[in-house]
Amino acid sequence: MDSKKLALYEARAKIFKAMAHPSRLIIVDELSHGEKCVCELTALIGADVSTVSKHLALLKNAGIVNDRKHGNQVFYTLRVLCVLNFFNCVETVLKTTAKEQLQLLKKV
Amino acid sequence: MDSKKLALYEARAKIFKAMAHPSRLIIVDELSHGEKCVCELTALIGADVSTVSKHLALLKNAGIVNDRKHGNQVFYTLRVLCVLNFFNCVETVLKTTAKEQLQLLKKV
DNA sequence: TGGTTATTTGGCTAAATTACCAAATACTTG
DNA sequence: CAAGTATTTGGTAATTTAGCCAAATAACCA
Repeated sequence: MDSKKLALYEARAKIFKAMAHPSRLIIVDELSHGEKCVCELTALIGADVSTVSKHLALLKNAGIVNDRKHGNQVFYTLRVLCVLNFFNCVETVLKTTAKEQLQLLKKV
Repeated sequence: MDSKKLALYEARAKIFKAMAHPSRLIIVDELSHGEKCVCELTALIGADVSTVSKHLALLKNAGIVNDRKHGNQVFYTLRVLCVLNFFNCVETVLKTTAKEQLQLLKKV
């Protein structure tokens, strides 16, 4: 594994890392319905504004969202829509596990 | 955000977390070519066997890989193939960022 | 300008993650 | 059974992440 390839995997991992938190997944999900300001997302998540702001900064740094300042407020949008496809597969993983556990229980 | 919904987002986040490490992405990528034993994956990654074993345990716990013991060795396979689709979108994010930076440089 | 609202940043603490080594386990083979 | 190989598990130290509060910025409005 040369360092060039490793760097590529690190860049990829950074994007997964950005998605790897419940609050940030809630944000991505919410932004799929359109642009939202920090205040709306904060209300939805129910954490401190500063915490939500840091989650947003992280998503932005990973290239997943864009921000736009309008007067007092900052509005965030999804920058790359395909991240929404992630959810389908994640659901598949969860369902596969659930089915497997059901099978195990049937054998009891 | 009720606790039921939050639990779902946490379950999803767990899967992203499992993918959020370069070594684990290398593993997933390698397993797309078929079953591999711990020793092969360890050689590929170049970390301590115990470290790789823990990465594999984490992937298994997230429901992304399966393991199968054969004699002395343990072979791992992808359990849910759609995780490979993740890579396409991750590439899109990286390319979008690269293009944007190119645009910024052109303006200089 | 002075006060108010929205957002970000800095600082700190607690919790989670990662890596390695050493030891335990499991299986094979002589 | 003893020795050897493959893998997992336990323990520990270093690093990263997450959350909150307080303070700094930025933009609005009276």
